[in-house]
Amino acid sequence: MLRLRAAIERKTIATVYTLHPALARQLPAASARRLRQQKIERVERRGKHQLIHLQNGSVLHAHFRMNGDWLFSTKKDALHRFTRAVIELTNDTRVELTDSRALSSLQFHATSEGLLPDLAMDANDDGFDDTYLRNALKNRRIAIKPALMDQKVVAGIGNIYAAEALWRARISPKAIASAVSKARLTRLVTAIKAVIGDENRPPGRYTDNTGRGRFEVYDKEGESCSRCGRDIRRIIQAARSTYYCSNCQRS
DNA sequence: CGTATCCTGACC
DNA sequence: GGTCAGGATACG
Repeated sequence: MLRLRAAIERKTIATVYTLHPALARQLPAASARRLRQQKIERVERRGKHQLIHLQNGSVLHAHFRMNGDWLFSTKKDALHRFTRAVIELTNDTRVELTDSRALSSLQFHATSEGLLPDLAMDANDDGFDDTYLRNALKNRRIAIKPALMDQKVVAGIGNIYAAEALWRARISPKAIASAVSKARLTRLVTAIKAVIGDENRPPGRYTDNTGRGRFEVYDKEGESCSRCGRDIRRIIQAARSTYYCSNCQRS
């Protein structure tokens, strides 16, 4: 995101094109053409959404879903195997949207009106604190983990970060959201900010240099909790895997 | 609330 | 050759 901003803000788009039918459906050639010669005024992040604002008021809206990422290259480089869409600037910069599963979205909007769904405050926002979270959860009689993933409660937290933050805060993913104590929510907010702040990590998104996952609980079913040594469990919540330590994460 | 859909690499 | 994972959306 910051890299994207540095690479493209105040630059001019030469061309945008897609390389996969799923992306072509989102951004038809006729829409992509409307981006040509547009100057990029600013890149905005809202939760997991990225909005590339053009000089004429139109917007290129990107969302990575699970596997998407930007890859920065130059026009002479070969395209990456999983490149699904390409943004080329009038300088030598090329930005590739890579996504092995092609579930990312990239859409053109003629104006910035009503292109985003209802989103709560960003987890990154300074205003995101225990008071905010307590209020956002007060009527949510569902488990805390799916509640945290609800972008109308707080924006920017997905399956992995929700599990990791709950582990750090020692809160059971099954705890009823509205019933979690203020003290625990204070811990949770700190944990969320820490987990999200870890984001400046190189190599892969889900693996470190050794190819191992670098999470405490995510995708670690059967492994030992680094805090207490007990086995990490996997359950399904809202049709998503939840990983947690049933010993040190309590309701 | 629950479940299906999209898409494909990775793994069995 | 089959199954699974995942965010957002849509629907029962």
